[in-house]
Amino acid sequence: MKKITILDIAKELNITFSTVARALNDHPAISAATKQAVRETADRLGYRPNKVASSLRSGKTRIIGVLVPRLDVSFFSSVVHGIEGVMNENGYTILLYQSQEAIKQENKGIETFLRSRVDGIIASISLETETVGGYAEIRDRNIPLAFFDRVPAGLDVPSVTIDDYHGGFMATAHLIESGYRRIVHINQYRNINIFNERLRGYLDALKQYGLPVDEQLIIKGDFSLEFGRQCVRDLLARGIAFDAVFTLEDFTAMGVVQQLKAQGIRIPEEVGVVGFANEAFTSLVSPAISTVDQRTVEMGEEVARLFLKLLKKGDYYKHRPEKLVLEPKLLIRESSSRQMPGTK
Amino acid sequence: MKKITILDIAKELNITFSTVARALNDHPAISAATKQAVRETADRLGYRPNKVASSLRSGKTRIIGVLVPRLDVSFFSSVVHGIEGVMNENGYTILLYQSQEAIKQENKGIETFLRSRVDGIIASISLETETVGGYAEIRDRNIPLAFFDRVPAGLDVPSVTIDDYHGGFMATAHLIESGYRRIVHINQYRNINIFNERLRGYLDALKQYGLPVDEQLIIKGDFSLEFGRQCVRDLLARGIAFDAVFTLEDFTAMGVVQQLKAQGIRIPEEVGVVGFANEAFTSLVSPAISTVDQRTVEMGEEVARLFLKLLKKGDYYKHRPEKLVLEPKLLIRESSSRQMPGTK
DNA sequence: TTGAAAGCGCTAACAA
DNA sequence: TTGTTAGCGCTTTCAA
Repeated sequence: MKKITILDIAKELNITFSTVARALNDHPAISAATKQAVRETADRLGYRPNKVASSLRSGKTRIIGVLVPRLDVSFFSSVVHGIEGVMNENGYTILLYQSQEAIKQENKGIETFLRSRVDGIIASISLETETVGGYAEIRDRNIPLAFFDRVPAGLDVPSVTIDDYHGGFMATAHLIESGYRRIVHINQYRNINIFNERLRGYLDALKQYGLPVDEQLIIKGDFSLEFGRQCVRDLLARGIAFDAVFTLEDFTAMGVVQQLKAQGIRIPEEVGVVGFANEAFTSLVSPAISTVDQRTVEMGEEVARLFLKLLKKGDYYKHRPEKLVLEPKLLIRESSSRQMPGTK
Repeated sequence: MKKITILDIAKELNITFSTVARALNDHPAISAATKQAVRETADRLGYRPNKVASSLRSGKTRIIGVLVPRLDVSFFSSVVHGIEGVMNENGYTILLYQSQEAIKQENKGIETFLRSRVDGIIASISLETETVGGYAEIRDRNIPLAFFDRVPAGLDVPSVTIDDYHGGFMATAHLIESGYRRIVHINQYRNINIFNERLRGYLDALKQYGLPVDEQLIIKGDFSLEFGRQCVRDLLARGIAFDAVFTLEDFTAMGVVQQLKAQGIRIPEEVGVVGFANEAFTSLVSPAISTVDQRTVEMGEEVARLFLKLLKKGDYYKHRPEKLVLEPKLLIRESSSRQMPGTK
């Protein structure tokens, strides 16, 4: 099948290719008759506009680079689902890149996007990324850039996040109000902003309710189901008293639940558990695990919308960047639902 | 920041832009000294090759279109994770499109890929797609095309699938060997090949073990947790005896488990349950649900590898298409683990 | 080893 | 309302 260009259509109709181009782009100065003829011929010949050529000429690709740590984590795939949905409706296509949580790979992604002349970039940084790194160059080239969830420190750009501080606060306050007093918090050893915020919410809730901060109850590691189990084993082995656990994400909470059950400790009567992320399994296991919903699909849709607004302005970096903070939702389930001691 | 092209580099060095182009592409006829000088100047000026221009000229974009139903389904996001990983290692980038399970949107995706001049397309068809539809045109244009999991009938193209028939067979045979005799199978009302295959496996297992096929035990609907619950309610209400349920996917199995528990029916003692897909929650709930693993990431990696082989050949449609069938893995968990009646 | 020149398929300014 | 023309930034053939 020969490749059909506007020139082929022009020849068929004995007009010039620029008339064809205008007809196809619905230019107002072209007669209805010509447009009609051009469209029919284009269809008949099986013409497909060449986006590569038009991008080269116009300087616009209508492609957005989306850079995420990894797509097999449901949080990220949900957000990308949201981004693609909204971008698609607005005529943009997504070029996808996974950093695999590695800064080197992340920079390769940025490089690829730059070479591909994407019209903009939406990203969530890798766990390894502590400095601004390759992102500074995107801004220097005046290419629209927005982040979701994991935002680099020291780069004043638009972003959509959830209020991790408030999420941590709500989870902790809920446990306190349910009568739990010695609340373990399992967090992460890296210096990641969103995780620090959850910790800060935890600390502030303790403070606000007049509970002491016990450093023994704050554990930092790497999150995983197994780490959750290990934390419980350690706490029990070391004889540290606790009556609740708030974890920075759900798999760790699941591990906590499993280990508590294995040791015959009743949830939520003896120990309450709250996770973070609202992974699908949290509502299906028993006891169902209380958690904090991060509104993933909305986050994707919002960052896409914010981005479309950005694209309309010319000088993306002249205005003060819009930073949208979504309110997380505390989902109270069985794992933390006990009657207040002394109440009915 | 001015846009730097090979012409700017050429001017700096008083050579022609074609020499610069060759140096950057590591052309053998260029002296080491020139290459060195060109690379340094390119770095100093902040040069980024323009992939749009080189694609237009060379006719190759090194972009692969990936078309999936929806990315918020973990099966698809895992496969895409696998595809992106392998393609990335081989210098390809992924252009992503979601059909949202709708044929109209699917055709829009194909159209977009064609216009974007992708070097190839990897797809999994929407539930609505019953004919070959827009995919025929891709083949007509001699653009490499491969499918995974959901393959259109009547199009002889490369694909990677799992052996759904065998998955259905193994699941059913396992239930029979565990002593279950009246095995319900919940399937789907649409005419989708992979689902039909699971049903066929179920039927053949019954046959092979000399069990009768009871039409009352074969239910067709739309899959969801709620549908699983409803099926159990209906069966019990109608007084249809059964002692096991094999569902076409895991959420339905979860619904079955929930409803059985709600009605006080013990799993696996009274009723055994096996799902399909190995969703994350199946290993975490209690009882843990037996299921069939579809090897999602591998599927993505394999379809990418198969695709890379395709890209190396010139005439993709001259050879007999390679169809890789992965062996599913039956994961036996608590929901179907009962002692054989009469054994110890 | 390097240079000259054509052209990929389109957009858009300028002319008619 | 349509035609003419230049050029986006590269790759690649032919020539020197």
